[in-house]
Amino acid sequence: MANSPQRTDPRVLRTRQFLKEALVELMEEMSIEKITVNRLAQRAQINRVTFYLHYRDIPDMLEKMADDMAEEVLEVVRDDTDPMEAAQEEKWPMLERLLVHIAENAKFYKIVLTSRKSTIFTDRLFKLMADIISARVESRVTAHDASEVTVQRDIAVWYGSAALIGTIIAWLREDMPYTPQYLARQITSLRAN
Amino acid sequence: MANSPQRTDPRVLRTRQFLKEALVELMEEMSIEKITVNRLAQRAQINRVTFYLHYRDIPDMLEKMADDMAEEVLEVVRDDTDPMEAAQEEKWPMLERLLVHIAENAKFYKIVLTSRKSTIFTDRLFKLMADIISARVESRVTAHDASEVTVQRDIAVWYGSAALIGTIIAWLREDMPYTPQYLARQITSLRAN
DNA sequence: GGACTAAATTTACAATGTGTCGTATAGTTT
DNA sequence: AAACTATACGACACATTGTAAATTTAGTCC
Repeated sequence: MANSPQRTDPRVLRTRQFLKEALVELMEEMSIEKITVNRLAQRAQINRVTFYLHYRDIPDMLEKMADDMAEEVLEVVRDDTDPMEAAQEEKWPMLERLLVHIAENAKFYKIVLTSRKSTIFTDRLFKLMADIISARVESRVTAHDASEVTVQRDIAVWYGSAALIGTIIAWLREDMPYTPQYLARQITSLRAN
Repeated sequence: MANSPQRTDPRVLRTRQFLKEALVELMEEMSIEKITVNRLAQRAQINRVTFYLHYRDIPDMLEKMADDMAEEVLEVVRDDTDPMEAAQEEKWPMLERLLVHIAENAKFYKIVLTSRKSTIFTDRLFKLMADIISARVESRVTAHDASEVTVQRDIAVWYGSAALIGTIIAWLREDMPYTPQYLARQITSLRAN
């Protein structure tokens, strides 16, 4: 959970742990705008004032939790093999490690990644696109004339990372109907272009 | 802007229009959790109590605005040509129409789609993935052995729609460095698998 | 174990926000 | 012009926020 080396006092760790657990609990029960410092402190069994000793406000706390998450993911994902070699295997083991890690902590990831805040607009668009793409995939006749347009690097990166994260989120929303291994293989073959 | 047929009173329309404009303005200036009914009414030049005559609270208002947006997008995107034929053209004109529409209303879409709420976690993951994919794309040696794994339909839909929306959001965040037409071509060639 | 230090609690307070009353005023419809 | 209805206004009880003491509790260090 990534503590600065100076932060050794068990009271601090305990309090923050309580707060984090309480926040995740509340995020499961209600949308984030309904979560108040009052409720949070009450659920965490700590005094309301104590909260302010650790975080400026709830958005600040969310940010720090996201930092911790990113640190952990980076640890899991950190590749020992260098990218040149990795690219040549079709397996992409990193992806599988990532999905396994998320599956192991599915409760946490599902809550924080699918929490309804103001992803409203994005969500709506996502649903629209899903319908449309679904219809398109349906009627695909493999019209491959391979015009081979050169693809802008940054566009490919936008496309690939959005696809990856969106797929993971959708997978979590559906309570992981596939194994991480299977999903990793599927994604790999989708992004084979 | 989607008014129920019964809603003809110009006062109602005016008030709602003021509220919507004020909300978008405030979303541009501050993160959503800082927007209060007080501030909103003040900015919209209406009485605070009047707000409650139209919406239950701010999340409710956001939801209704998202409904309106979805309706508009659907209008723009609605395809006259049937999907069977459309799939055979490599153009996918719908995508270009969508991007043009978004570009025309870029101010609105940029604000509502990139507003920092609690997309914190998703955003962090997005950045991580972008780095990783970037590195991978960098060192790609076109290791195509075309193992041709069958792809689950729903996974492909998740993947495709997330990629599309994420790309659009990233494009907006960067203030649209490419024309809608160019981006549409790029995306089409990316999702050519 | 005892002294020192840091964290947490407790109580209090002003400021702001929420949601809901009547009632008055203005604009709309027929 | 009369009937209708949305909006404005003032007021209310209540919750939340952020901060500031003073005090208690718990952990650290020797």
